[in-house]
Amino acid sequence: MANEQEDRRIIRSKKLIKSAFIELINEKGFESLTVRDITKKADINRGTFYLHYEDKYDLLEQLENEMIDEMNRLVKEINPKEIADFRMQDEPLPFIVKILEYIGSNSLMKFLLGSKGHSSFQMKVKELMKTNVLLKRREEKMAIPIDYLMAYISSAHLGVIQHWLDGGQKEAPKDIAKILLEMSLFGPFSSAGFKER
Amino acid sequence: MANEQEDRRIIRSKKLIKSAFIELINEKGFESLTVRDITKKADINRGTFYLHYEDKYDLLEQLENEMIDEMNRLVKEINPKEIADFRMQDEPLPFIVKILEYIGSNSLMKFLLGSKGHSSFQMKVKELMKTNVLLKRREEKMAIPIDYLMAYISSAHLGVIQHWLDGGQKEAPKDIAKILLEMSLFGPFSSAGFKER
DNA sequence: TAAGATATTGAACAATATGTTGATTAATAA
DNA sequence: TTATTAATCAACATATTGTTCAATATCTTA
Repeated sequence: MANEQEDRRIIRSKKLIKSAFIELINEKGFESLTVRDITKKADINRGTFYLHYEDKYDLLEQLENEMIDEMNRLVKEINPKEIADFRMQDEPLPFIVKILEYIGSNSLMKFLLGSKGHSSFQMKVKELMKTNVLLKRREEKMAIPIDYLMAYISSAHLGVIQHWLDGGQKEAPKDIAKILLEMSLFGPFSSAGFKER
Repeated sequence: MANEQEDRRIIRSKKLIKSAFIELINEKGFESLTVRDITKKADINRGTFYLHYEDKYDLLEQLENEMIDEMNRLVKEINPKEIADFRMQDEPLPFIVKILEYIGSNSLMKFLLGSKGHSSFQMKVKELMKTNVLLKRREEKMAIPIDYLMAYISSAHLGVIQHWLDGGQKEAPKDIAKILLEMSLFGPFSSAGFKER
């Protein structure tokens, strides 16, 4: 009976490929990296690579999607109590903390979010942040289009994360989350004068 | 006597190469683009390309630097009166308007800032924005590190620009500048509680 | 545990891009 | 006009890519 479960050899090969890829991307970057490099480092036949991936772009995309999935999973399993604590004041946004911890512990994420990283992946991360930012209310002046507001916030947050990474993660995720929260409270997202479009 | 002025043939070749490159990058993207493609489109010998550029990465970088220089030039020639008008209220930040107009009229810029664009170029643009954002004062709560503040602002602005481009430049540069200004006024950058580091 | 299924290997292949060279031709500058 | 130098053309070695084949190794499951 055909099983969804993959053959152990496949799992092994993919794991070796991914590990080699992650090691190499931090050494050579993505562009100059070849399939030969990867399979040589992984110590497998080059043909095996093409058995599982179309090319290096396909491999990168699969890894990116796995990381996005993992981040979504992390966010979903946040304890409701944590969110309550946050709303009760002074606790950093638990969503941001989880994301920061994950990013900081994942070298591929760090590379892709960096200045030599991957634009389209950065977009995916921004998208993820957009759907998870908590908006607060306020009554205010001009009606800012909600989509521009979200673009503003998510980019700002990603920018702070990049700056944090560039500086070598000197601060704890919690401290960064506090900074983001602080800026949010005085920022436009604390507004309620939104304009739906 | 050796003149700094370049031979007209060199100027012509470089111009043909750049034009071909800009046309092609919007069709095929940067990665799949080859030197052959470029010289074929430019209708010059492939060897001529290597006479002026190391490879396609070198070409891209030179174009990027030229655009950054041009933006700096645009910003520098802003009339002092315009800035005064801005401070007098209700005029959008002239700096932002100039930048947006330039971006909107330059297809290479639009590509590089887009989701399939070039991370490191986006960093350069952020850097440019950092050095030109006008900070306003306020007295407030927590001391936010100035570098994080700048990272926050410049990324937010770039994110708004990207969103504007993604939407097909429906709004005029002036309107986007107004949105940015509005968000700034209620944002963290209207603060003065900075912490130098 | 044995048998059948299937993933991996190694070698070879054509096709393509790269970066360089040398001789020739054409355009430019003074 | 003439000396300089850029552009061209052809050719080259080198490297990567993506594919195929038969042989081998490993896994699944009955």
